[in-house]
Amino acid sequence: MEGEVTSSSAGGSIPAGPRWNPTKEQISMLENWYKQGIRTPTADQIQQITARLQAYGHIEGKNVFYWFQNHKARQRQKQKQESLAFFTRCFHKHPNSPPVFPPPPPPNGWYIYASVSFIVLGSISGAHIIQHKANSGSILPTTQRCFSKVASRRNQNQIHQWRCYKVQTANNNGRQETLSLFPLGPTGVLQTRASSSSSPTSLVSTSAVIPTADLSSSSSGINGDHRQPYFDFFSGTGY
Amino acid sequence: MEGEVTSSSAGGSIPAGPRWNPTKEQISMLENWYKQGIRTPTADQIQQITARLQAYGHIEGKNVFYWFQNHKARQRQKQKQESLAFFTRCFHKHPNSPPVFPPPPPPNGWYIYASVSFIVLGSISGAHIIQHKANSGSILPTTQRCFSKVASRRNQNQIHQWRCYKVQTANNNGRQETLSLFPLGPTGVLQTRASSSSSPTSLVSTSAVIPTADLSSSSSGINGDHRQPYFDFFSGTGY
DNA sequence: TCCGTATGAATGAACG
DNA sequence: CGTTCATTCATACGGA
Repeated sequence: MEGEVTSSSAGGSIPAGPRWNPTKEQISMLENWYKQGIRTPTADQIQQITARLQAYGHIEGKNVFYWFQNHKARQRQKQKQESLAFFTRCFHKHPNSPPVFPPPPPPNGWYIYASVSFIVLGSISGAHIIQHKANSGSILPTTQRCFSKVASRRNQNQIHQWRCYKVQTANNNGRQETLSLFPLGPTGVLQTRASSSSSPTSLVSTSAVIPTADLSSSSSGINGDHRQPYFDFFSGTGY
Repeated sequence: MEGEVTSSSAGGSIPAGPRWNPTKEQISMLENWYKQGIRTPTADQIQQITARLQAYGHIEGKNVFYWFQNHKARQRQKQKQESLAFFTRCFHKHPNSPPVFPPPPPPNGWYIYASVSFIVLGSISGAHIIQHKANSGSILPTTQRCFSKVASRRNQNQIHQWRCYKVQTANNNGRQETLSLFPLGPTGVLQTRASSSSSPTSLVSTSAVIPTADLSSSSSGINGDHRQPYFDFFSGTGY
């Protein structure tokens, strides 16, 4: 009853076009709207948009719906990858390339390199915090990272969030203190609905946030010229 | 402490079965039940259903639960889109195709083109009413339709409903009286539970209804060629 | 012609 | 219950 979509079989009259194939103009306009901040258009918006796009070729509401759905999701996932790659790079000893972070001027204490990720155009997602123990003059790739996925209690395996742990290195006993979750607030860019993102326990402001722009840009030119600043949450200084 | 749940740390992985992948038979049977009128099965029903479906493959109660939830929701949403599209189309100036409604032979007054939509397979949804100002001309089915979008207060921009206003025509001054909301009743097809849809004040019969069939068909085939100018219901302008 | 990637479509699973 | 997210399936497309 429902899956008429593929009705290939007998007909032959192509009841339902195989699949929408957006024209250049349509994509262009869609991206435009997306840039304007539209993420999950309401039924009306979908109609409006659909109507406008029909001027450039056949298109239905569902196409618009799916487009935004997919675009947002993929944007998000791309972002995730980028930031992940970013961090990976940060804490990876690249044989040939210099560390992303400047050779930390570390005395002896904890340094926290924090960077926000997933600031997906106005909606929060989360932040990552990575920690490193400074040892002597340089960062140890012997990372003391501390990521830990945390499944929300509600249902079996719900959404995960990253929890950061403080990890002792050198002279410690392996004890770890939990650092609070570190979520972000919306960037406010055309953000209509304040991102729901459950209010976390202790919320660290986004003050020290490294804007998405930097992250994303870093993705392409990461290695070259970009120097990502870091921010020390404790001392309140960065560089 | 808590993150352990999903990650079975030690041994194998298989944190949580990937996700239920319904077999053809299961889907078929579920759709069948759905067609029988089942929408939100009770705990018992879910068990019964689950039990039966287990004969065709692994399945849990929650799967059944989710299935109905999703199916119903998507059915409804699809319907919404279609009808919305329908109306949008109605008031679109089709370059090549005649308007759905007879060429508004507008005199000067308000014309109301009313049509019910969402008769979704036995469940109500609402009615649409569209409004047009007549300028000069002849008539239309004496009807004076008038549309007015009504966004439910619940959430910012949730579902909208159309409110119908009684509109004077010919010898009127353009005055309008509000007509009560115009919801529909279930078509009665295997309808188990009278559609919840808030009990409206005065219920107008579906007499003038345009069958769902028409609506859906319109989505793909209504206009041979596609090219539809956009119409802004609010500003009253299109392009 | 085969393959990898981009992306349209669908849908299970949840969230608020 | 409506909305949103994460995955997955399927197909269009471009390069080799």
